Amino acid sequence: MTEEQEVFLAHIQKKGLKRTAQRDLILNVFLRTEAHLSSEDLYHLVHREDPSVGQTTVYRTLKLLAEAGLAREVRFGDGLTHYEHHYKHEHHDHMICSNCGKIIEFYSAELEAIQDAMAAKHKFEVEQHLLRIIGICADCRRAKRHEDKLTEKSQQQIPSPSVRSTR
Amino acid sequence: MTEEQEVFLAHIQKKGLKRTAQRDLILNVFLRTEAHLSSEDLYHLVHREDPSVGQTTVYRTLKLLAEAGLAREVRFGDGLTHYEHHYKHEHHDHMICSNCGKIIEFYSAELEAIQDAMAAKHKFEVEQHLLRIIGICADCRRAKRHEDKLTEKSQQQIPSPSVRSTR
DNA sequence: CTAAATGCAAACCATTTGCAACGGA
DNA sequence: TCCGTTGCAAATGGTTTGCATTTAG
Repeated sequence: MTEEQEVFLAHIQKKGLKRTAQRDLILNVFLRTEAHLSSEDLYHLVHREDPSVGQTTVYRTLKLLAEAGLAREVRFGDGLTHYEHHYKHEHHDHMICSNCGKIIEFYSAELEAIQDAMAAKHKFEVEQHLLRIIGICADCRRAKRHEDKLTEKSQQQIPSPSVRSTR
Repeated sequence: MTEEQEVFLAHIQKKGLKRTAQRDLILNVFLRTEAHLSSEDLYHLVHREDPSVGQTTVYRTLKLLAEAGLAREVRFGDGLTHYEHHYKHEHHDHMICSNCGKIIEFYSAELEAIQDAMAAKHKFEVEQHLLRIIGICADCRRAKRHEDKLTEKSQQQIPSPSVRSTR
């Protein structure tokens, strides 16, 4: 039994809820991934291991994991809700590649300090903050430079797996 | 004719589009407000002045305004698309009061500099960034302090006009 | 035995799209 | 006239909810 599973159980018991096979499976699949999965992505992964688990249960369990402090809901602005590991993970921000959808986590203490200072200046009590830098990652920049050398005209748009233009 | 109207006309003509009464009205209503209106909010304002204008037209025109550089789409994570004035407005970030929905704009050059430095460190080419600080604004903190003094138990949740818990 | 959990289908809801009628240039 | 525009209604798509059935404690 991992530490996360214990946290989940404790939360479940404290709230008078029940432990079920579906919840165990969903938690395990979630723990197994390090990506910023959307609810739907996770549903597909879970569904692959047990097709009898419904979409609804995955959505509901993800909310439960967030409540238990194991997962954190992240909205990247693509219309989907993503979840990332939260238990014993320090706060961090994200850079999102608009070309390939890759997500880079980073942290800067100065950044945090300045944010807090700005909030204090406005007598604003911070509950949470979210910083998102959108652009082109190193790999895609390299690829693009290379591509530019080969052809000057043909410009292909690689569809990103997770970040969509609209919803 | 304001500067913004000229920019809009220029954009329309450059793209071979047409000037219509609806588009003029929507632009004017938009310019008249300084808030971070959601598409729906703006639709209601427009609809009040001319009930014959359809929802679709408002949505489409807002996108047009964004294209023309007059408006900027902002996603606050409440599931709605908001638009703010963009023409000759410098970049800024937002603090959002989770209690009353108020939005405070702020700017910090150091914040920008550190973000750029972090991006450079990861060889990441910045296209845009978004910083959102969520918490309790000065007014609501004051109100809450006052309320706490009066009653220790009754805690009312003032529904915020724009920021919703779920979508 | 009882309340919680599940999963299906239907509901939601902001936004988008198809399409026939309309209207600038 | 020609092509963009409009507005209705229907579609979209992620997420939520109602409800009858199942299941953990």
